[in-house]
Amino acid sequence: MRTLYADIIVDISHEKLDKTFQYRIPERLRDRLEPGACVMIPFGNGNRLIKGYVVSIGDQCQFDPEKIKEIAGLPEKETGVEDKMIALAAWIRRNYGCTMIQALKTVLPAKQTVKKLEHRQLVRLMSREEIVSLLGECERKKQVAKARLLKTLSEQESIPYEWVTGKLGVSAATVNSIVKVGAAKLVSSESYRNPVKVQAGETTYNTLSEEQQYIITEVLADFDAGKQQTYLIHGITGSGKTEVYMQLIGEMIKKGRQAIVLIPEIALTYQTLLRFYQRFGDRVSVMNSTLSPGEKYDQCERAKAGEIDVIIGPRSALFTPFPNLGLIVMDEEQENSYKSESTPKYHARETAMEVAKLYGASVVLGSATPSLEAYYRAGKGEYRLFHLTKRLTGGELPTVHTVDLRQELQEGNRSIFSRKLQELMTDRLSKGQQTILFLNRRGYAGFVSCRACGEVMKCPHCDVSLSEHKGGRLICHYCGYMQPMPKLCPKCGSKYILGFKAGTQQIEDKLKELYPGVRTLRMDADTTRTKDSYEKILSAFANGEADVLIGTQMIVKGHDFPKVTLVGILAADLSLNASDYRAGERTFQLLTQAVGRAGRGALPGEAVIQTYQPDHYAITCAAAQDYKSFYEEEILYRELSGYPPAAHMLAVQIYGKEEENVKQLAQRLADVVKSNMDFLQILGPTPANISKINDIYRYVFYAKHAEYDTLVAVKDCVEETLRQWQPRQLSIQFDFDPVNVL
DNA sequence: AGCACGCCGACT
DNA sequence: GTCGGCGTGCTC
Repeated sequence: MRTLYADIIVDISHEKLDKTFQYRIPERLRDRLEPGACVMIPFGNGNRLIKGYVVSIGDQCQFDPEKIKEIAGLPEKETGVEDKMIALAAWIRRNYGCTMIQALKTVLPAKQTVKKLEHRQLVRLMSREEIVSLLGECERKKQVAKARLLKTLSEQESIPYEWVTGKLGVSAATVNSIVKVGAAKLVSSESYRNPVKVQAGETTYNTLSEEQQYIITEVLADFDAGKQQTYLIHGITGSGKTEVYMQLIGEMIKKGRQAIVLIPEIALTYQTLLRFYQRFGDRVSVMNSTLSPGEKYDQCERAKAGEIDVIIGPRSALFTPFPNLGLIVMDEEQENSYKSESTPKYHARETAMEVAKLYGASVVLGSATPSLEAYYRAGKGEYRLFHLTKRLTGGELPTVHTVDLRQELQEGNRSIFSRKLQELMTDRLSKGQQTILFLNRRGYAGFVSCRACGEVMKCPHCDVSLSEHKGGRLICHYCGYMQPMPKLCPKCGSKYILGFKAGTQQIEDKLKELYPGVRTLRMDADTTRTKDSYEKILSAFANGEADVLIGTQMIVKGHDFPKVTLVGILAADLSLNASDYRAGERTFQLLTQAVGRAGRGALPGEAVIQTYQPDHYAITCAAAQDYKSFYEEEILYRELSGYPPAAHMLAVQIYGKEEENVKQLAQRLADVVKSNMDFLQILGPTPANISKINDIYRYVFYAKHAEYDTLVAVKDCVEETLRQWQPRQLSIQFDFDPVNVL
């Protein structure tokens, strides 16, 4: 039998040790170790025993065999939070396909970025006089480093550790000698920074509706009976989901458990935060992408130390190391940002369920327009479904008018605003009420094409169209490539080369032509470049500083504008034409949300949906605000064509610099999978949707099957094949139930 | 992070 | 020569 070796990551938080070390696996542990296992290993010159995690196992010895040591054994007892996170990393590795290191890094965040914060301090123990006398002694002995340190210590009570090693240039050895003498001690800093400062205001306990109360009672009853499961709350906008979350969280805290609240990246608004702060005070903390790594680390430490009970954040907040987690809330469950876009491409919904399983916690999903996945699972009894059907704020749902743009054109209206929309806008402007214009377009903003031959300007490094920016420059949004706007078409030489303009800028211009003096605000990727411009625009609009807000996707999320009584959706089917099986679902969700923006206050609202396909079910159902009918149509299509959630899909992406190599490897891998599992449906391989980024070619093939675990087996098969072939200069990524597919 | 090794000034 | 502090670099 051949000797096995394990790659182990050492459990010490330091940059220098952020790599793996290889150890021999002793006979007696042979069958008991797998990636993710925690082991004790002899480390360093003194062979002191430290904790490490197995990252991978193999029979190749990649190090001087003389020097390789043997794993000492397993740790005494499983220790707390850390082990749960390691188990989670192992689960992520298995189910989403990545290396153990990648999994560990997603799960144990900010481990190597400790250096920035005042983590440890050197605190003086003796009086100033004693220090000074010690200092004199050192000077006599010419102990310069020690003297430098003592001098500083005589001047101030404590020194941050980075000062000691950085500015003062004193090594750890010297610090230790001072500690040994008893002149000072090392103390871990206890002051954490709290990213948001709000005083807990008056606690307003809203009275709950019957529907709300029912959910809370049921979830808690299940929890107390030891039944921790997943719940889906389907609640229309304004039906009080947040209040349900808060009540549940409050009850969990009373039981000594903690809660994680997941929100889509973009929806982390000050308004939402404020509600939580007012309710739970400084027991709440926020995790978000604008926090520095140091601040993120602080949040984890605070959670571990039991100083907070609730954390609010995007999908990565799932990995907050609470000692006794009881509840995970996932608001706007259908949002795409819950799926990670980098390896491991995990989905927060499934991962939340796994986290909950590890802790014995409950999961509550909430949405006004649940994802097909969630509703499907609820239908199969995997989730328990609740409904919130009554709007608490403001009364009626808005009246919706659907306008057929083909007919509009036939009858001679060439404007981007239909006559109905113009009529209603004129009315709102005269009444001083506000309007939102929603442009439903994704991605392909402002591409430039030749009117004569149809050539589209593309990035020479990536397979995407360049977009036109101010000052006549063309920019690639993937790699940052930039070129001036060509004067002549590079293909046919025609001078009729123009940007295809359907951006918010154009709409604003047209609107100002139609209504001179109208006050407008624009919100899209261009106007929200800077950190808080998003908040600024929204609050300016909420304060009535403009009559019309024009924007893309981002304006339909979660903000309440009581004075908005009209929503215009300019081209509802733009997103319907995306060549993606989720196009219908996405369109329905966006339209439903957009329509829901109208009439949130006391005044009734109206919405106009302009479309070329007024009969498409995504549009008719959104107009009727009828989720159930939409779901039934859509799930039928998914079942017929074998798309998620009716079946599962795995995208295997192959990357490399040489197109031919990439293509061949993709083909060979697909063939291996096909011959090993002939019952599988394999699509491709084909060049990926965007077939080239930064001169790296990408090919992809898809495997489809009803059972998720079968696809995990496909992944394992591909990984195993790669281990045998060892292809150079090529890399592979897995994407389970991908969000963007052709 | 912690430990040894080797350099360099000071002192018997 | 030897002793001891102090920085440097390595840890499978």
